[in-house]
Amino acid sequence: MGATKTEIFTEKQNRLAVLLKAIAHPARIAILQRIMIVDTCICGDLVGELGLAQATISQHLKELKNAGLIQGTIEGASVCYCINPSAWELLKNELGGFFSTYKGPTSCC
Amino acid sequence: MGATKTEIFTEKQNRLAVLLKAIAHPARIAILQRIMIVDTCICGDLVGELGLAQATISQHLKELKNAGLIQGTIEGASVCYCINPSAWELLKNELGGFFSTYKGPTSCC
DNA sequence: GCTAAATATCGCAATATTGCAATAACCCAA
DNA sequence: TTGGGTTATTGCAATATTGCGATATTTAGC
Repeated sequence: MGATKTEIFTEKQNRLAVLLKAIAHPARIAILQRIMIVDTCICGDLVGELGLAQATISQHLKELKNAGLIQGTIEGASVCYCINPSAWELLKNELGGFFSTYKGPTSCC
Repeated sequence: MGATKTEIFTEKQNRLAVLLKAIAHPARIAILQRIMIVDTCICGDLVGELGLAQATISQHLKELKNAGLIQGTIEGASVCYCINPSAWELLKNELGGFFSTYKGPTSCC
């Protein structure tokens, strides 16, 4: 006990939960926003822009990469991170389906 | 150390992270889906349908309620839970804005 | 080779989350 | 008011997450 019981839920539910958990942190939200806005790829400029240590930023980037949401290509001494278009589209669509399941308020509440 | 440094980020980033964290668990995804599909409100039927203990379900419902995503009204001996329309709309819109910041793949990656 | 700069990884401490049994609180009916 | 059903809370153990200093690793340039 203490770990999520993934075996109880569907593949789809678990996958969506993993992707959402990757986004559900203000630092990772900020990182993703930065990557999206600066349409040319950025590297470790994040360390200067957010107020977090280099090791912490690197770990957040790793988690985003593990979730498949971003990809990094080595660019000389630094690494260039950017959005993974297919994963981004996938999450966007899954979320769209999830939210559109709700058909407005019902009578009882 | 060990706690999220919320003071570094904007109000908006923190709020979005809190809402996403509330959804980023397969059990809570399943609960929300159930509440949305059964358009008449359900109560503790969840305990029978998901394979989790009653205490665990109650706690997940509490977290969703704390995040403001659902609301519960007492209906005799049981409690009727349903989506909070305004919070749902708010999260949907914030997420829409977040995802639409991405303008497609760039040249470098 | 060596050095400097950029990232990644390791190891640790602090905190948060998950899940459940046990128990409490609550409501309705008889 | 007593009993049975429903939900909430408490207390605990197991695990996960967050953040950072220290240390590797990698690369470019010399």
